[in-house]
Amino acid sequence: MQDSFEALTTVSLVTQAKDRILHAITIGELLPGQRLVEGEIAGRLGISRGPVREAARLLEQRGLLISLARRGFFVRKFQGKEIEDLYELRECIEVAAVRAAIERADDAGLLALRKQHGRIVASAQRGREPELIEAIVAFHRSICALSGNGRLIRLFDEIAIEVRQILSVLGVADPGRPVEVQALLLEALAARDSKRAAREMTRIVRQARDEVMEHYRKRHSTESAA
Amino acid sequence: MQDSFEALTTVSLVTQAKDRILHAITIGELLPGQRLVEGEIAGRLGISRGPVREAARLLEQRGLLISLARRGFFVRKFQGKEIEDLYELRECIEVAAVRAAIERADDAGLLALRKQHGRIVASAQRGREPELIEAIVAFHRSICALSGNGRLIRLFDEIAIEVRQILSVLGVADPGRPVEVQALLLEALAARDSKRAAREMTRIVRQARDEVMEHYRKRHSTESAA
DNA sequence: GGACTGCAAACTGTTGACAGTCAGGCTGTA
DNA sequence: TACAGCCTGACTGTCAACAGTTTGCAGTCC
Repeated sequence: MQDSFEALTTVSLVTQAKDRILHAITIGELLPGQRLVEGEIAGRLGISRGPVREAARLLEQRGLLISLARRGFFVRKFQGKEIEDLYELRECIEVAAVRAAIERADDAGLLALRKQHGRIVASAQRGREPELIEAIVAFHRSICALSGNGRLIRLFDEIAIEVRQILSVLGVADPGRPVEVQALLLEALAARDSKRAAREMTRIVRQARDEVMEHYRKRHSTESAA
Repeated sequence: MQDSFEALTTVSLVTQAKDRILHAITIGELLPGQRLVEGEIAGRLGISRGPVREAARLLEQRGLLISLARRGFFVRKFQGKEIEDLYELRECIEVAAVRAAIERADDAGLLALRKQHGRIVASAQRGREPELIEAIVAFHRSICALSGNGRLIRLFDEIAIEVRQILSVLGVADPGRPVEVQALLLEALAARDSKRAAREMTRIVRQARDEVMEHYRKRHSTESAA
């Protein structure tokens, strides 16, 4: 049932530019350290530099770009320490989210998680990596959403973008053996066992971190040798 | 020892404009719901609208401003739920920080906290409210800093700005009886008792939240009556 | 008197232009 | 050949202007 007169929307050029740049960063088309030439991007998008600059400023505040005076915007490079910090933050957010979810979510919400998990399993079986990653992210995001705390969700989304960027740059295809470990988390959630769920979540995030860090170290050692 | 030739810095107009707007929001000069007229601010700062817009975008990403299409930027209004969400986030950040600090910080770092706490006590005795709030924020920030996680610090800073804004708008002068409760936290930190410190931190944040929420409800009931 | 239309001022979204800065190649010199 | 200085093209930071939209107000009709 479409409302013939539902509100018109126009997406501002700033928003569109932001989404495009974000996408390019997420999929690794723009690599860490790479310079963003305002004029070139504006030209490719068919707009002027103003909106591009504003979009870049948004991403600067998110920490995805850094701006060097009179030299413009660059895609942020991350070092091992920053990846670890990010995962520590993620752990603290997601553990809080899972606790809150157990405390506040209704059964329907928890049931919906089962569906999400099914999608993870299906993607894993089909062996389609990008789909798998998206399914995992969606699963974790749903947990945050069940916390009912909009702030946690927003923060999770920011973190997820950075995680995806890191995975794509490092070429990590399979972050953790998710099917089994997330099944344990799911069980704890269904049982509304807060302590166990928190423990499982901690384990998941740390395992993901360790795996990513291993990739990072491997990559880093070969690069510094080259 | 000043280096005669330390690097020159020029603060971009964007940064300066951002700081000014931020300050105005923090001290409550710009009130929630108020519109930001680009031209007016640009005129007062003696610059053009471009940098003002970029500064506003930065603050939009932080959640302090919201932009409505073709209507410009407005200072965000917060509702009770959002305040509670914010404090829940703050709790989860600061508890993680205090745990990490105990795990990683050296004795010198923990000792420095004692000094910070002294400043809180002094401010409280002198009865200077804004100074007291700043001292408390500084104390909590130091704990985040001791976690060694840059991510947590950045996030704390963002949260602190919003907390200050809320306190100033609601006219909350004395968030918690800080001298005593923070002394307990300090003790637990000195003893490197992670569990106790986490418990005390939780208590502090929740108490602050409850107090702020009470102010909010009082304010809200009188306003809706008026 | 109340609701609706039409108008004018104010403001945003976007653009194009200009001045100043940066980076790299080139030239001349020792 | 090595190096210092110059020069040029490219790019950023900032501004002023224009088109289109919103908002408040005056006028008009029922």
